[in-house]
This record gives sequence, structure tokens and C-alpha cells, in this order.
Amino acid sequence: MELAKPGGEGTGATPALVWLWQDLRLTDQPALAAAAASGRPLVVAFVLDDSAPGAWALGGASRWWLHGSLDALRRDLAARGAALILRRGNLRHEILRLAAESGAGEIHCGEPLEPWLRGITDGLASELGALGVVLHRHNTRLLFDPTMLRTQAGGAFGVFTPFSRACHAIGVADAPIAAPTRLCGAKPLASDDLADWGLRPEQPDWAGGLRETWQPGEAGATLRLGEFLAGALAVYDRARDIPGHASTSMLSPHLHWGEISPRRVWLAAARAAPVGGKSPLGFLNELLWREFSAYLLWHHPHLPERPLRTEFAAMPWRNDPAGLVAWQRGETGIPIVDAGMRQLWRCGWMHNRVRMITASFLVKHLLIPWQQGEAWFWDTLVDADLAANAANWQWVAGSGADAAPYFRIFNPVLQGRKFDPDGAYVRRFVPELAQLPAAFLHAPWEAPLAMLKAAGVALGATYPTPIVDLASGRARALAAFRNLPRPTA
DNA sequence: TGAAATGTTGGGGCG
DNA sequence: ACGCCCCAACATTTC
Repeated sequence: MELAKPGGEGTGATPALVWLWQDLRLTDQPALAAAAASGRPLVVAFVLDDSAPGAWALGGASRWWLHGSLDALRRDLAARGAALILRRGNLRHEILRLAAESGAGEIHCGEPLEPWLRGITDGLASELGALGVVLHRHNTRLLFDPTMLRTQAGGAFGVFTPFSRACHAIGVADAPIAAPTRLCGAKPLASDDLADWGLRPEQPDWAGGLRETWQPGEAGATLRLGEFLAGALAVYDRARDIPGHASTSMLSPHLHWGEISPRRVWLAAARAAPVGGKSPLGFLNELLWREFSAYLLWHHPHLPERPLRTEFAAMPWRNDPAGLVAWQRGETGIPIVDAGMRQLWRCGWMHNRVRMITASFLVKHLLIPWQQGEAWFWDTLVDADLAANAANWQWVAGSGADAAPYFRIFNPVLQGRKFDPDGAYVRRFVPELAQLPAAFLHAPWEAPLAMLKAAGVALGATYPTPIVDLASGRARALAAFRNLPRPTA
């Protein structure tokens, strides 16, 4: 936490620059709070760099979300007396230019987590420092500073359970910082018009399902948190695996863009512990999985591109463009997989249980490289997050530090029957199967022909036959994984 | 945060 | 009454 600088006479005209990234909020925003506490007038800016070297360019769903989030933030800032300055271009160049144009005496930003952004920010810190401008980096995105968490031996955690124990031992004590009621905006600098950034799709406009599902921005995040606390949190451990129920928090995209701080979510959930005094450990641990992903990315910068376990270089992945497209479109012929992929396409989001099922199917039954699934999720998820996406795909593929064992291959039929027993989820997203009885919904190829006919299903015509036989796909994956060389570590 | 194959047990039908 | 077989149901191990 930065100490407040004495405001007043001499400093009044020299602004502080707040450089935003994935911390688009006013409440519990340490960078904004520190800048405001400096007593200087504020310049609040967001820079979009579409071609930063080494960066993962924002996916389509992320761009849609970002538009809404920036638009909401612009209004929230304006209501408190500050403008949001938008710039697009080379990030380093634009920050230096903003500093020069504003004559900022200090700059505050969130601690960057993405490797490419860390490099740029490090460079900026020294360049600005040479100009006499201090770049203050605040923890705006995580509950726990990744550099503070170490094993007993002093190394980085590689396994979730001890990591989470360390987090629970430290605890989350600080009360969130209240949103400033009034900001002292500096003389506004030139800003791009958000509409000119073209972040929203036009031809075609595929965002209808996203608009129905989400309200980007801090107010939308607060609403979602309130609904979750009042409803599903109490039954979270029991219901969160049922994709047909609205029993998860759906906070992931809000957390990704920092529209709500993980500290605020943690404290609210911990306080709202259900009657009986039981703390909502299951949900808090999901927040810690998010932390663990960021932690892994911090300590393994190549996590999004390369398997953590080097023996996976020898994996005989298949090149299967047709299989990949069928998976992307939700036309694999496996109902629970297709339902998940279609939910993703329509809503920009997929239930966590189904993410595991669809990912396992791609990586194991189809033996397609996890990076291809990662790239698709990156483009289509509104909560696409470099760390979480990479860590979770590596977890499924078995190539991560604390990964699912190679032999854990989800049978999508059994998973469907277990977690979507009445078929509500499949019926919603695969309507061409909706008339099938639950007993056959998850494996329509096993249904008697007369039953298919009565339900209006013609396999191979109205709905695909499976693109891979589940038993032989499983056997092929087991053989490939079993034949990997012994771990070198 | 599995699934499938294999092994074990115990109830009931039956000669 | 007894042994035998079948086969759920459950437990263990293997991938």
C-alpha cells in the first residue's frame, strides 16, 4: 500500500496518472486509491495495444466484454468528476506520451501478471524513473502476492493443496477500500472514442447471446455477487457440478477484468457463511484455484505455450482439423460435449464441469494438442484469462505441475448421466435431441430406431453420429499417454 | 474434480 | 438340508 502524499499547494497542478488494465473498477482499487490519496488531480487512462510483442491479442468475446466494461467505467468515473482517457497503439509509447502530455508527477498501475506485460512495465518503470516519474505498482488483481508464497524449502508451490493451505493460513484480513465518492479530475487529455475501437462484432453480430447473459462493468459484477450470496452459495458444494442449474457465481469475467476485487468476493462469501456457521470452503477454494493459476504463470512464464512437463514434447498429438472444427461447432455427436461447446459459442461461457468434459474429450479422445483447445477458449470465452486458461488446459492434458493423471479420461456419457441426469442442460443447448427420453439423451446411438424416430432424431442427418468411438478413443489415448518417456524431473 | 476391469460376497433359485 | 450356479452389489486394482 502506498502512503498518501501530502496534497496542497505546490503539487496541485501536477497530476497523477492511473494506468488501468485488468482492474476496471472504483471499489477496492489500490492504484486508484493511492493516486487519489496523493492529492494530485487524476488522469485515468486505458491503453489498448493490439500488437504488443509476445502478447496474446484479445479474443473476440474478450473484446466484446471490454467495450462494455470500459463504457461502464467511463460513466462511473464521470459521475465522480474524472474522465477516462482511451488510447490505442504501442503500449510503451502511449504510456510515455500520456505521462508527457499530462505532466504526471507519479503513475499508479496494477502489478502486471502476463509475462509480456511484465516486460513492458519493467522497461517503463526504468524509463519513467530516468525522467523523475515514479511508477507505483499495486496488487489490484490477486488475493496473494505470488512472490510471497513459498514452500517450506523456499521453492515455488507446484501442487494446489499445499498452496491453498498456505493461503488459508495467511488469510484475507483487510477490509476492501471504499470507492472514492469524489475524484479530482485533471484537465482531460485527448481520448479515442470507444465506438471507434470496433470491439463489438457487427457483420455478423454474434453477440446476442452475450448481451442476454451478461452485464459488463462494476455494477453488473456487484449485482451478480449479490445474487450469488443470496442464492446459490448456500448450496454451492452440492449443486455447483450440475450444469443445468444456475449454481455457480458466474463472476469469472468480472474478476478477469477486475470489475470486482477478489478480496471483496472472498470477504463477502466468508461473511455470508450459511446457517450452521460452516465456512463456504468450496467456493473460497475456487477463488484460490484462480490464484494458483496466476501463481503458476508468474513462476512459469511459458505456461500458455509449452507443457510444464517436458516429456510431453514426445506426445503423438494428432493433426485433425476436421475433428477440431466439429468440436468447436458442437457437432461431435456426443451430446454433453456439443451442449457445452454450443453454450460457449452462444453465451461466451461454459459451466466448469462441462469445460472439463469438453477439454478431456479434445485432448484425450481426439488426441488434439491442448494448445488448440486453449486458443479456441481464448477467443470465445468472456472470462478468457491467460493464466487460468493455460493452467486449466495443462491440468486436463496432464502436462501441468499438479495435473490430472493421464489415465483420468472422462467418459462423456457417464459424466452426462451423472451431472445432467434429467438432461436439462443438453436439451437447452442441443434442441434437436430435446424429445429423447433422459435414459438415452446422453447416448442417442444406443436408442432404438423407433424411439429416435418418435423424437424426430435421424442420426447422421438431424444430429451427427459420434466422430470417434468412445471406447477406441479412450484406448488410443491411454496407449499414447502410457508410452510417454519417464518424467525427466 | 475417473472409468473399466477384476475380485469378493451374499442372497435366492434350483436340483 | 445342501451344494451349485447366477448375478447384483460392492470393493479393489489397474489403466
